[in-house]
Amino acid sequence: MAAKRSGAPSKRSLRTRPQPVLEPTGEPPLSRERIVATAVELLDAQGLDGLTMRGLAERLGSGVMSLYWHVDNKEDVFDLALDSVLEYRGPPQMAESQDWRADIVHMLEDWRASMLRHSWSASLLPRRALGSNILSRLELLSKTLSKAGVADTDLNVAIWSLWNYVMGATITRASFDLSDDDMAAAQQRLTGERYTTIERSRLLLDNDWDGAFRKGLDFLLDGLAPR
Amino acid sequence: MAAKRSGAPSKRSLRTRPQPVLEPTGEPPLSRERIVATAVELLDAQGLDGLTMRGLAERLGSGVMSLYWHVDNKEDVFDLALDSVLEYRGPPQMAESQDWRADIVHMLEDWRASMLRHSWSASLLPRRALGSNILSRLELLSKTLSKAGVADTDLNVAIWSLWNYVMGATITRASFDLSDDDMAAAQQRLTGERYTTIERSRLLLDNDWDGAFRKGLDFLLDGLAPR
DNA sequence: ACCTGAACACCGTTCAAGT
DNA sequence: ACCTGAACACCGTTCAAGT
Repeated sequence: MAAKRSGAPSKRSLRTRPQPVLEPTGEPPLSRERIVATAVELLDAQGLDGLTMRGLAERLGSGVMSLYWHVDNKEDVFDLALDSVLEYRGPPQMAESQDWRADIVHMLEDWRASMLRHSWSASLLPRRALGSNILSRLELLSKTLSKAGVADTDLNVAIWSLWNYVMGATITRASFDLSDDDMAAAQQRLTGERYTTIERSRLLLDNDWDGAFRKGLDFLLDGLAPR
Repeated sequence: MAAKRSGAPSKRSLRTRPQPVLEPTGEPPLSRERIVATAVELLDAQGLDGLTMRGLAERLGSGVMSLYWHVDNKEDVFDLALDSVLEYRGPPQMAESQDWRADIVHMLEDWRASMLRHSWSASLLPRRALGSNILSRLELLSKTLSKAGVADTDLNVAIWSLWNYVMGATITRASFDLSDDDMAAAQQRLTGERYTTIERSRLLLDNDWDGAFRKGLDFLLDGLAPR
């Protein structure tokens, strides 16, 4: 699945070389790491559309085209920023755990929380190649589901179901979150006879996102691996 | 939830007026409807990034700025194109149905199919205001879940869980679908010792998307409304 | 090995004007 | 009521060049 980025090596040599003398007063030299870190800052502050190569260069105190020596193009910046945000340290004492279900819930809530910390990341993830950090998360999820008793033949379906649920929930939350006022306005517009049921249940005003995520996840896990 | 677009009336008068004489040989006059229909064509052909106001105008045989009399801005075009693609006619004989679960599956599969017919639409939906067609779908879903025995207190959680699942599945499918070759390449890269489990289960090569969607949906429905 | 500015081919939208 | 072109303030990236 996915993988828009080929494995082709970048122009940059992969070997390290003797550091040139640092000027202690000026900006540190450009590097892939600095570019990625700054891109994440910019994305956090301005959103997906707010990241421009020109803006990024300005923030780094360099010329625009200098970036292109460290990075293939803007898509490359997106890929690197995305993967950098998806690192996972794992649950406290994974190895000895016996409560597989709690482990799974922990993993998925951490995954969701990581993406919500960077609201642009969720909607980017399905569009890009799967980086190593997200693959590690899927690998761990897979191992844990297996231990939890999900049959091998159901494993891929289980993983993709959880993926779908987490991604849908997180993309939605990160997108809708932008304006509570608008949610109220939308709920307002439901008044009348066309949307009686969802008006009565106050569907668009229900803003316990964390609780709803957890409850829906429990329902799904009940279906996947009945206790 | 959502609603970036205010209810403010557009510049365009809402009343109809006597038709000017049509030139049978030339293009029909510009109209909101023509603009939206052409935008959908363009989006289908070129994707989200492929829609430009200039390209749209050219395809309509008009000047770029002529569009702005019928439409507020580019975001408006997205909103209108999105809603136009989400119409729902309803299941064959909804009124007399007794099989609520089958009705729900039908509704959600139709929703997904509508979005997959226009691969740009799924990723756009969570980012935009909820239009009348998607609200109608949610209203019908809500009514049906109620009849299926979902408690009122669980109703919103059930709706959002299904929303999350459908949106996650459809966005993912529409995005990953772009290249089967790349999926194979990604699976290839799993070789080694880091991703043993998902490599063995061939997670990234499992391309029975329709079947996986249906199976996962069944699991979720089992959790939501046990038979 | 690393960085740069000029230039190209694009964008969405404002504005003042035409019919 | 409807349409228009010129202009503005942007984009990402190629290229040929600098150190």
